[in-house]
Amino acid sequence: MTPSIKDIAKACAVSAPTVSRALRGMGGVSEAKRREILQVAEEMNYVANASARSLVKASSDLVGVCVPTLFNDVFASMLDGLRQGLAKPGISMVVHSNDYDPGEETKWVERLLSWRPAGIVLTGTDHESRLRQTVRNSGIPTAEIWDVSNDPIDFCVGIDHYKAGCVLAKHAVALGYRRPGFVHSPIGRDPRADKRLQGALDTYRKAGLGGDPPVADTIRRNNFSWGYAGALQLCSRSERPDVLFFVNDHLAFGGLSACETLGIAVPQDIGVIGFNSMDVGAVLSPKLTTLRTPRARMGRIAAQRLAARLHGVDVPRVTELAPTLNSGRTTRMQ
Amino acid sequence: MTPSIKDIAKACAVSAPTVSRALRGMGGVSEAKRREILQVAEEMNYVANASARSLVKASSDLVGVCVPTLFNDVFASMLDGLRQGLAKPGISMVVHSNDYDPGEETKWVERLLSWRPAGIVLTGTDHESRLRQTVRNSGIPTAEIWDVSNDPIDFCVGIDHYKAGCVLAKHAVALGYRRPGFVHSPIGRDPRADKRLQGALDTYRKAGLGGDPPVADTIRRNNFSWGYAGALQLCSRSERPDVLFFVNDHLAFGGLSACETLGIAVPQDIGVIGFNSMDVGAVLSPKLTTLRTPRARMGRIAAQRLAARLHGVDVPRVTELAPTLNSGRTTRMQ
DNA sequence: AAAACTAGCGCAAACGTTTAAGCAAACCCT
DNA sequence: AGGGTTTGCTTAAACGTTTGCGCTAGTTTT
Repeated sequence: MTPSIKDIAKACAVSAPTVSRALRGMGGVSEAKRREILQVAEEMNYVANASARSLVKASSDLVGVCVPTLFNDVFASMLDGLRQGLAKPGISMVVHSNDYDPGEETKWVERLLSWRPAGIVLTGTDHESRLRQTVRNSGIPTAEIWDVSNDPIDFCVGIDHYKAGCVLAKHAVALGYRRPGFVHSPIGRDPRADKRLQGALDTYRKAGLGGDPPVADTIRRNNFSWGYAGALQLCSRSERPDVLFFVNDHLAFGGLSACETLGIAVPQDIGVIGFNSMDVGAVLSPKLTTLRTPRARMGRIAAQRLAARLHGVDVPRVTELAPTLNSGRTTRMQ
Repeated sequence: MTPSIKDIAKACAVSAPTVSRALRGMGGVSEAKRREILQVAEEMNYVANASARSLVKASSDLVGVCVPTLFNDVFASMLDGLRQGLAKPGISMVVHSNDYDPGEETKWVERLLSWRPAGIVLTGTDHESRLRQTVRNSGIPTAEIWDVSNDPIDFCVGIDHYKAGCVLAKHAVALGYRRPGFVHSPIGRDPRADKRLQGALDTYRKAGLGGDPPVADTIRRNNFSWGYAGALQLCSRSERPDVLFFVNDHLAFGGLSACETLGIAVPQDIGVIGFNSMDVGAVLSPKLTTLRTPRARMGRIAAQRLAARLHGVDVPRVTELAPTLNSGRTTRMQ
């Protein structure tokens, strides 16, 4: 049987609360007793029961984290940043991936709440309204990362995806690209991607260019194959785009392959633009034009803010980080 | 105040145990009462307290999972497979990445045990002996995935990495490659990678070839840049290898870039071999020679076995899955 | 009509921990 | 020597569930 605090108490001829205080390093225990208790606990392989502690504290040292997918370095970076920030306070992460399904997110959070977590981390700022209500009512510190909004549930740390789309499109316009095409995830699936698309479309529209740009919104996974297929689809149109925007870098590299196969010269005949600068861009030629996002920082900042909130300290509701434009060899020079 | 079972009991003029039984769908409650109780619970936004339940059950519906890193599709696949398998039983995952540090793994598991998890999932079969003891004594169902051993803590699901190294090396030998070079992670860091290396080295030695092959074991991350650097290092030696083995596909693609930069022809002047067939290989040319591993299946099988163990059903202690050789364009034809 | 059973519920105890309150002995200050 | 404070501990209660047992009223069986 796994020993409890009472077993130690019996062995040391003290009461249970004394053992509890000794183990937690609180005052009210003599040095002699404390050493004895710690040693006996060690010998008995005592492991504290977190459920019992959580029950009386009405809160656990768990933090729930929900990401859309694990097949993406963006979210891996965030989780890693969170881990670093939460390790010191001794907090464990309960993680879930919802495959971009808001309903699944809601269901999971409702299950999560039964653990009375110390904090919650959600991806993005778009959730079912029921979720927003539930989480807000719970009063649990909640971080929304990767996106920003002016009305976060609690606080958010991310980039402005609409602006990001604008930045990339403005760059393309400045380089003389007139007929954009978009290789995109299914509209409605990834709200952040949709905002970036909207930013790019608006930018082209305001410039009086592009007409009604083609959007290949059938991309179901962020990999090379789908990027390849999406590029093929757009390039086979009667009026071929002169610049392709990909929803992320993996797809963009797939697109580059497609252009090579089709014999379309990059960047002369067509420009290729990615998003979310990944390591692959550092070596694979040609160097990709893309937007670098500070995703590891987001995780760390979120963790740090969360830790502050746990201690009752207020944190800024909105933290917007700035991405940086990497102008590469897949778009024309000025 | 978050409502408890007693609040519902009061509102429905019944006792707490009756509410408990009603909510869990057990017998001993009339249909009328049950409906009333469920409705009141809904209205009160009742969320069951998992800690309280775990306390009396002496076990939680949490499963702890430890992987070396999240920056690797291999482990992302496994986590996804696990999630699929554990969703039905309503089990949540507490995940941790230990950055290939066994000591960190041990410490984390010891913290995890305080939650009395329903199961534990560890990566590989190499752990600190203290960890093996602790976990075994706990009696908690434990899966070791990604590697196999004939003495698992509880049960394991994976591939034989030594054999995998042999398979790749035999292939290279058969194709006439005589001077292997290895771009490898630091020896001792990734036990699975080390086993593969050993398999390849032994194969070459048994064939009476290769002498004392060079090993660039300075790779700290599985990305393109490091593969590039490792290939450069090996190719600058006085006696250049005629085939490079990379510890995984990301590195191999970096290596391909390096060869291109150096003007070394692949596969004529040098062969390039990866591991762990990733999607990138499907489109990026040239098609990489690599070993495809069934990592998503591992996660699903592990989850399924774990679920069986939770119901007290015995499962095979060792489940060895078979990888498949993908002979591509980065090695010579027969 | 008595006996046996069943459905539907309540009561009490237990799970392992923390916290508040209390209390005796030892210590300090005048 | 008297009061007050501190140290080191104990006892009792609480956190929200689940579980075993017991009880009553109604239903079925003989």
